[in-house]
Amino acid sequence: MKNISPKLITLFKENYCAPQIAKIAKKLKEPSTTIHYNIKKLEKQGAIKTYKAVFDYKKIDEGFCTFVLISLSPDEYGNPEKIGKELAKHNQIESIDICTGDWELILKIRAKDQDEYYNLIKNVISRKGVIKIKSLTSLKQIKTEFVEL
Amino acid sequence: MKNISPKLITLFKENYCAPQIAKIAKKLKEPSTTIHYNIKKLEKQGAIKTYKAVFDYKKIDEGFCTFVLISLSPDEYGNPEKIGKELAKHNQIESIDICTGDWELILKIRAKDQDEYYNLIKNVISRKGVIKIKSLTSLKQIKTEFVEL
DNA sequence: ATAAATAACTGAATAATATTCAAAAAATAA
DNA sequence: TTATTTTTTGAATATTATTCAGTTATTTAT
Repeated sequence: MKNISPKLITLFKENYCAPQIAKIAKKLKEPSTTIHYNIKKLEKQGAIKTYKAVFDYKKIDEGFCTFVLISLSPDEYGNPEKIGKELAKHNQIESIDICTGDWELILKIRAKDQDEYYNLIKNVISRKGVIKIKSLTSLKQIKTEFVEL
Repeated sequence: MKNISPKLITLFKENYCAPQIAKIAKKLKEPSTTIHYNIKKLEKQGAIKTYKAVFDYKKIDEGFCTFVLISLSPDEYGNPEKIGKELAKHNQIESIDICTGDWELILKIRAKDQDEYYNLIKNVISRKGVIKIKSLTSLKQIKTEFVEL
């Protein structure tokens, strides 16, 4: 057994998908070459970043989902991007936003379980510059990435 | 001019994409039929929900991104799913989670600008059962949907 | 208003890719 | 061990994406 599924999941998280031009052409009742032309235009403009898969995360061992609100210390306050970009490297972090309001950073994290989540908080999130953390664990996901579950 | 782009964006937000089997086969150095088989298995299991595009949202007139934290009144408290599912209908709402902690619901919203966002809050989010709302506007998105921007 | 230049659209031909099928190999259950 | 199910795979076929060249539409410049 080659156990290809985990590799596929890794690839599909951000890539290795493509538009279905023929299906779109049928749906919109336009020539497929016209659809092709318009899609390429969106890609060249950078409006489309990539094509990817959306998962039922419970079924791929990423069922523990949490929002993490972070306050930064005054010395890191002016440079949240640096911390954000370092955190972005971790593949358990779905999204990172620099925000207004009571917290400078909002993360959405997908871990296997509470243990994995705890390790991430301990080893990655809690670091120099992070002075306050508030966690909101998702009990049920109704919609993700514009997709209803 | 047929103005096909907005239609493409709508379709790509949740659908009309497909895996690139040949590319994956090359990358993983496996026969494409084996890749095909394994992908179909993930789809049948429901592990893969769909294939979609990820956008540079500023470039598709959805540059105003906000997290909305919602508290529910005691009478709606026991049934956040009902409200959540109604909200899910709106295509400006990227994600909806039912959470533990100080807020029962967390929404991620993508609107064109502050005006459109305000109308959404006024007409859709503020409703019977919602007693407290806290908004955190994203100033900069470092990572979305597992994709670094 | 007209001409020139650019952008958008499209059919036909080709290249690339996904899918089906049947057979073999591997893993699992009895 | 044997039987059953799952996974892998090559060859053939069906489907789809891409290229290209010509047309039409739109925008810009005169």
